[in-house]
Amino acid sequence: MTVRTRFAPSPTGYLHVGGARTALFSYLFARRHGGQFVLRIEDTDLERSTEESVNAILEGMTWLGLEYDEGPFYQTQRFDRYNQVIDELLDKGLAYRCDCPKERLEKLREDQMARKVKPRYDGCCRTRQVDPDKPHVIRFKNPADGVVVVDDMIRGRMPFNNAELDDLIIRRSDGSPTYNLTVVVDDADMGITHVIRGDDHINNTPRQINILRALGRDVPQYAHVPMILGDDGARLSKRHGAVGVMSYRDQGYLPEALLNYLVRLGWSHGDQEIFSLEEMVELFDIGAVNKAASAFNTDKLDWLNQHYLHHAEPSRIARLLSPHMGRLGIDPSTGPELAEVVKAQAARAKTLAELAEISAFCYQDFEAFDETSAKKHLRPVAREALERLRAAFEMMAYEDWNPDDLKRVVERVSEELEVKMGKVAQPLRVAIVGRAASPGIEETLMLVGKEATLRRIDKALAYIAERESAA
RNA sequence: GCUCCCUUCGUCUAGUGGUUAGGACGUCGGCCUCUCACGCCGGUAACAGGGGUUCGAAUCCCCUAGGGAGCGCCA
Repeated sequence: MTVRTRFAPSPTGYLHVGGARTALFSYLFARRHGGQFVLRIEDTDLERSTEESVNAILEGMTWLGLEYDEGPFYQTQRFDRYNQVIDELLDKGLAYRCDCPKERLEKLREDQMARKVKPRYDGCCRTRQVDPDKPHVIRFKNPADGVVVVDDMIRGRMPFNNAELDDLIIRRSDGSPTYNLTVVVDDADMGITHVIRGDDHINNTPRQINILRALGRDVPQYAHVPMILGDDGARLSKRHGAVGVMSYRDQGYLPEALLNYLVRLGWSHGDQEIFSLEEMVELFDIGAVNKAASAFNTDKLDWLNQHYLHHAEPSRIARLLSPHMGRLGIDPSTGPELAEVVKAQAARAKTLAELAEISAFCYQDFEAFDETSAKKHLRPVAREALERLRAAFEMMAYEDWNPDDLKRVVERVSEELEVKMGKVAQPLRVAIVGRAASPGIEETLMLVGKEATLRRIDKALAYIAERESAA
């Protein structure tokens, strides 16, 4: 039997990290076992489902690179099938019509709460003959006694007493099918062998198994993965900032970093932290997934993102960096090759956005010197060094503007002045970058270029002169 | 309220009866060094609590506490 898994989001918002991880686990499980991964859009809630959400989910899946073999299937296109199944259940006496008014249900619920018992439908209409032409819903006739066992790949055996379960509605009064019916029909029809989903569905599972049995269909294997919490340990929500997968892209995270972060949330393989998608496919084991919820930790995501930024192909990072440069009003074609900038800077940034910020100096003059850096390095004692550097740089031909020669110039000046490299390189760095942090001084000079270097040294010299006269 | 699920450093986790309870992020200290990063080395820090079972429990059982989910004509 070929393994078939599915990811079945409801399009009522963007693809959030919790959903993305569930999708990843489903994807990995299918790939691991040489099976197929299906995408199904559960859009039966006509009120809340939107096309934008569908697109956002599709976009998120594509960005993450979670390719599905079939779908997207839309439940709204399968209403005939659901109705066929419901009618079948009705004919076989496994479901029944119910016209209990809302008021009665509410009162029932209140009474039960008052009596401290679990609120549930009392099966009032099971034995009544409800007029099919009057408004009504269809309820599934859940077995009254016995035990349903959910054998979960992550949690093990979870027995539920049927007595705890009530007769749930499978068709609304407007004729539309409900969730618990549609998942079951779809999973069965689509040949889903392993249902991997959030653990908020645990309580639905026994009911779904009962429907499956009533239908005479195979019960899939289940795996309920724990939730993802926010940094503060509370349930992930809008107030935790970015929860939508696409907002991570916008902030400059790499999909492989997010995927790597997500796979380690709840799952591990010994002490290994870095996993390529290929390795995940090879090593993933759904049975090894943790049972407890885990908190989303942006610091660790940042670390992974920096790692991937650092080790990825510079040309690819350059391509991804380009729009972030654009946001800063920079056209990368007006300066050094972006890939060269990436090579020099990638280890220094946690995100593409940060990479763009710290690289802006390669393309445009900065507004002002960073105050602390200037105070520390652009002092009168540095004037001599900057003047010598300027003179030396000015004399260099454009063809000689290379790392080795540039480094030699800086070294020579420090030797002439009999001071340490730092006394020369730091003022120079602040002069041409605007602040005290940048790649190696010769690399930095390469990126800035001769013209801007001279221009900015002049600016630094003017700054020092101003300080001197003010003193 | 009822049913179900969960509980190892701040965070992600390893651990399946015998370990100095390991790794990673963060944090702190150091090395490297022209700066910042990267990298490397080292420190800090955990078995929720209480009972059992056992020669021996993070590991097995029970209780308590805490957290979460579900109890919809939402999915």
